[in-house]
Amino acid sequence: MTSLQVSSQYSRDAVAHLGKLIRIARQERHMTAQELAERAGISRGLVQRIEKGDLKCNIGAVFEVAAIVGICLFEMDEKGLKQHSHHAAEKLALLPKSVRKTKKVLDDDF
Amino acid sequence: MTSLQVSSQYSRDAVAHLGKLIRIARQERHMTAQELAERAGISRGLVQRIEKGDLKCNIGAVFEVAAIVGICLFEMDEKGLKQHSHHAAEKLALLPKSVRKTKKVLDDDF
DNA sequence: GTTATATGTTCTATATATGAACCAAAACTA
DNA sequence: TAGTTTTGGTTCATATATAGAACATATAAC
Repeated sequence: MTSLQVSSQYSRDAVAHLGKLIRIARQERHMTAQELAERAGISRGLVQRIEKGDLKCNIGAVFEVAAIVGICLFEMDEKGLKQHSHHAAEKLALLPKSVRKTKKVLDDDF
Repeated sequence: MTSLQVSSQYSRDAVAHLGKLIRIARQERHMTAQELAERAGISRGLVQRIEKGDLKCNIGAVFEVAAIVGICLFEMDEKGLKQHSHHAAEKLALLPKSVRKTKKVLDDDF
């Protein structure tokens, strides 16, 4: 086990960036970390780790905190999110249920 | 303990939506869940939970998987992410270091 | 049709994320 | 200045997320 947990620079930057946005939004709303934690139903320590950009936080807590301070993920409101999600489901329905390799091991080497 | 883990409808929808996007992007790239898992350095089971919209997945894994299949969080490239993050840092520097309640316990009751 | 592969779904062991209770330093207020 | 509050950084106990395997089902290729 002992997962290596290698992560790309991009995803690390993205998580760190989201953390900074959350902290800024929280400060702008004059909310303490404790208040935000209580509203999200999590501990203050977790809020701190989220704002610091800790990769090992559960995404539910991160998104919840972000939503509370007014950060719209996907830049969509709730209704638009549902609609777009429905569209995604339709798109998914058109795709093959499972991915299959062409099985032709080497046919692009000519 | 036993965290209630109450989450808003919005954040649940957002996570579920992101999961669908990941699955669609993966299928479109003809990538199996196993391949995606190996590239992200996680297990296939975790990939499935991410695609299903499980709130209890660590955000590092989710963002890493999303990045691999080409989903740009915040709709920014890596460079723009760094820049915007830097801008966020500047904005943060201007804000007060700590949030303080007005301390007037009840002055809005007249 | 058959075969091979991907996905879905359980289960268990274990690494670890989380909450709680600290303390210390920073920062805001009077 | 002192006094209050927020924040940051520990440590520790424990709930739990994760990996891994094993199996069944579904699906695509042949």
